[in-house]
Amino acid sequence: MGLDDRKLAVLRAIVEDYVATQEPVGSKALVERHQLGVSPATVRNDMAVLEEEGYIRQPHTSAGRVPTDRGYRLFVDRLSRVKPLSPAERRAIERFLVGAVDLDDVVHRTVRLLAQLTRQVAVVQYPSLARSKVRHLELVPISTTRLMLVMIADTGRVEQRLVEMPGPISVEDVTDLRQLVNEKLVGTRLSDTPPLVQALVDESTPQLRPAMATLSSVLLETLVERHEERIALAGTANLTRGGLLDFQGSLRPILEALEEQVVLLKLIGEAEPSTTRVLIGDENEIDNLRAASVVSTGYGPGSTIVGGLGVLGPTRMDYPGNIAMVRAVARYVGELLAQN
Amino acid sequence: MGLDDRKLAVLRAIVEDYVATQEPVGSKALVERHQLGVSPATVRNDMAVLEEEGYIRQPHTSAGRVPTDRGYRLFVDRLSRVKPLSPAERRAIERFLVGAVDLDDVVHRTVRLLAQLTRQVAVVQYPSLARSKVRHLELVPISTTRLMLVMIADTGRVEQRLVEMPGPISVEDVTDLRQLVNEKLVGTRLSDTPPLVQALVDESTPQLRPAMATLSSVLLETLVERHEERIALAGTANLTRGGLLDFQGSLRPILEALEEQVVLLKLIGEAEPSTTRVLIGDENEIDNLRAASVVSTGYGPGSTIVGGLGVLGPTRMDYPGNIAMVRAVARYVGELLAQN
DNA sequence: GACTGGCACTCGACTGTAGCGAGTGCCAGT
DNA sequence: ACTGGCACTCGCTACAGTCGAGTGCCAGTC
Repeated sequence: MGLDDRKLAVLRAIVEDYVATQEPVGSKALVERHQLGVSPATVRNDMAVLEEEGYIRQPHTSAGRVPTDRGYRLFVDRLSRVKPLSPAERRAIERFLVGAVDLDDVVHRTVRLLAQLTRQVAVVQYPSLARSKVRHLELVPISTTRLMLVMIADTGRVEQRLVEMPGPISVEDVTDLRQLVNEKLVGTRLSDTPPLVQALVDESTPQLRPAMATLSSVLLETLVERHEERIALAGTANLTRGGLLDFQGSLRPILEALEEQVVLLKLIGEAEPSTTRVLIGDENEIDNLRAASVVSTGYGPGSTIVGGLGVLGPTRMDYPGNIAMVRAVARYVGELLAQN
Repeated sequence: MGLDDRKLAVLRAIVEDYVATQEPVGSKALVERHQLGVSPATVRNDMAVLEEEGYIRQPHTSAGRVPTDRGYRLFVDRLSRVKPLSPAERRAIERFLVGAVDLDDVVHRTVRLLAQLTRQVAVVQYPSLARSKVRHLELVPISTTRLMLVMIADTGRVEQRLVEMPGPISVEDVTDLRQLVNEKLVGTRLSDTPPLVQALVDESTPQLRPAMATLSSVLLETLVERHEERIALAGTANLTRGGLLDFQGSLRPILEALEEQVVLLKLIGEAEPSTTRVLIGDENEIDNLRAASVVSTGYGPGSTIVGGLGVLGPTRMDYPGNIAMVRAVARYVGELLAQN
């Protein structure tokens, strides 16, 4: 179990070289490219230990070594410093995000920016409704029995939903409904609304009750329970970099996983405050993504978190770089949101 | 230039076999699997002619024949009947689209349905704003100097946009603005609004004019000119079927093209009434998609067209089947929209 | 004149062999 | 504890040989 400093240095060198060249790295090449101060033979001994401990492995008997998921994990946890951004990257981020007019705009720009900076697949979750507060609810009559319910959240998100009324409803009743729901719900966190919505129904006048009942059920069902979470994706073309070496030749499972909102949410939606989460290969719970790594973090105005964002790529990725990018972008987006 | 009936039959057989097996088809196999009533030698002669005319080609000297883009074109134009849907497919379509609560919902279900039925990449354009009429405009105060403009179109589309006002604006003024824009714009086709919007500014009272000016510029800029078009995509994982044989081994250009809204719009947005458009390989104007074919059509309530939808796949695709699916789905979606 | 059977030919795919070389593990020596 | 040396492994490449699907052409037949 003893991994002395040099063995760690060897592991670090292996990871760095392999990430850079995409080829198994041998003992000789290692001593040439890094100043380890020892001979190849010594490195070989160290490698044998590292392999025994499960940090690296040999694709074939007569090949160099390649880091295992466990090796990457150790590298990320103990052997790497977060790489500071270059001024050019910093500028790119600012330039990209300035001039966004809209939440949609912010999210789209962010996801493309991330994809471009990291050259990986980027994923950005829209501010979670559960973590937003209601800013305004609007009811717009579409026909005598149909309303369009529009909810505006303090995070800038706007959700709409068609509501089919049990019977014809007058313009005055709509006005009353609008006023009622706004009075009770504006300013509340969406995750806290269910009891309030229930109360709304109970407190309505008999005349309004049926309408309020359907309205509230729609509110609960769609805005709180269901597809409340939205996600933007970019950079899938980056999966094809590195030929077919990454992902053992088949993009299929990855592309499939990326089409499932639920999966993506699991990946980046469970953000904890001020942590950058790194999932490496097997650590991933989604079978289709066992060959991929994910770097994600939460973002939001100030120190609160309203959503997650991150990148996905081959386990053989530049972790320090990507971690730095993800964090930096998250921070900028947070500032942008705080300005609202 | 003379292509008699048998030569056409041979071409048809080649296309069908190649699409089914993904392998160059030879003369012997052809006569075995289709009742052509002639010997392989005769078929060979016909093939030589077809090759001379550019409808088929040989990957290598000692291989069978493969259709060229031109060959597929002839096949689609003259040699294939649109394949009627199976009852199972018909049922699948109905089942899938029933229960959609929302325009968003309809579009998402549709695009997934198409991807699943055709096993290709599916693309659905949201109802084009330019072809929609304004049903309602809503202005919601966000702060003293900010409004949220929400536009609801008769196609069910809802667009929102933050409007930064030149100065503080009172609730009464907002009410006035709302009433004014609704009076003038509701019921008009969005492509016709620019002059009306201009008129709105001219006719405003001095008090409202500055507010109306910014409001109208936002209206024009974002709703009419800019990102007005939205698109949904599904089934990218289907690109990986057929190994790496399709798309000569690199999905890169395809995936890149699919990330460009503009490109997708070009592909399926230019729908003409009641036509199904088939673009085969080279006919495509987008370089990245020279190896792909696109089947698309317009959809909309009744006989009007509000948007396009279609599928994209390798030139070696089941054209009759895909054409049938695309048409059928478009028709169902049209009916669904008409019910609104 | 259109079709057919036969035949020589081409050329990609596959197989087996051999040599190379990067890389290893081990061991004796410092 | 480290190093140099050495035998060994094994994937990769090149090359030769064989096989067979498929072709083009031609002389013969209906």
